[in-house]
Amino acid sequence: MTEALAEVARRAQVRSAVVRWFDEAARDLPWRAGSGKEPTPWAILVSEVMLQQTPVARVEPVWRAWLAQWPTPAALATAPTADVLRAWDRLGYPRRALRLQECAQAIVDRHGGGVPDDEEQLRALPGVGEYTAAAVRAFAFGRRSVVVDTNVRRVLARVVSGTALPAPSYTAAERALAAALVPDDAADAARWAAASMELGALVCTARSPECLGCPVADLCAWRAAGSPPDAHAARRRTQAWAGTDRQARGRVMSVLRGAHGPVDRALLEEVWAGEPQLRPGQLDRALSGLIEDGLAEQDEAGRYHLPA
DNA sequence: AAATCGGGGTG
DNA sequence: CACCCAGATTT
Repeated sequence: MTEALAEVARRAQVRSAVVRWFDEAARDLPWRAGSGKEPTPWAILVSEVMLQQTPVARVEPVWRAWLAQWPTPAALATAPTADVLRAWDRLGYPRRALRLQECAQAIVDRHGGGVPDDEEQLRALPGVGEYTAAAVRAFAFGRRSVVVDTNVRRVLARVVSGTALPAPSYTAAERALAAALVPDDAADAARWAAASMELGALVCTARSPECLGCPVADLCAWRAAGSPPDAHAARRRTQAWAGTDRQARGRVMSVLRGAHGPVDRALLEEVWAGEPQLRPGQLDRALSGLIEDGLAEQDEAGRYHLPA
């Protein structure tokens, strides 16, 4: 029993130390409350979708231009999809742009144009999963929620569990641990969410954590264990990029974005000829896949273009 | 649980 | 050149 109580006290210390650090060290990100102009819930939702697997630095300029052009769900809902995909530019995973527009349409249809604060309703929106729903509730509405992104997973893995990195896939045990750490008070919970993410992004980083500047270094189970290496290192292997179908799709999309009208297949074949790592067969797979996904269309003349 | 889906900055 | 980034969706 006393051991369990000691752990409870230790976790409370972790939370307060991280939040105090955050008060000093937080980045001034434009989608955060208190950074000048107050972001709307929609602006925050847009930032969360853009930040799915895409670093802050690359999102920021696109987010600004995006909200200047489409400040509300209603505005995005009626925009030409080709414009939406061009504005998405090279953030990657362009299906997210498609879903974000569908999300805007759903918000207009189901919620009168306002972002809902209910978890079920948020998760029912296209492109909104467990993380994004929790983040929007916390950051846009100040609601208590369990916000677990890649940063939080890593911070908890180190500080609490004592491992270098979390397991490759998100486990129920991790979710339970994260939930147990969330403060009872809603405002405290939202602050903890932002602070724990920020610690992972700035200090407790994947590559070379700066433990010297860490507010919880003396409470960290991983440090206490001597900072052992990642146990799953052998199983992690990033997908190759050069010559993959993924690169092929991306290349086609970049051509369609750059062309302000339908594109002849001959033009795409020229591009292919100029990039030896792309095999001829990949062009057809990329085109049919993109059409399948609603990211491209073909006109009567057989030319390709972004969806209207 | 595993596969798929971009793209670029960085050590 | 491998690794990582405020994940979601489908199989």
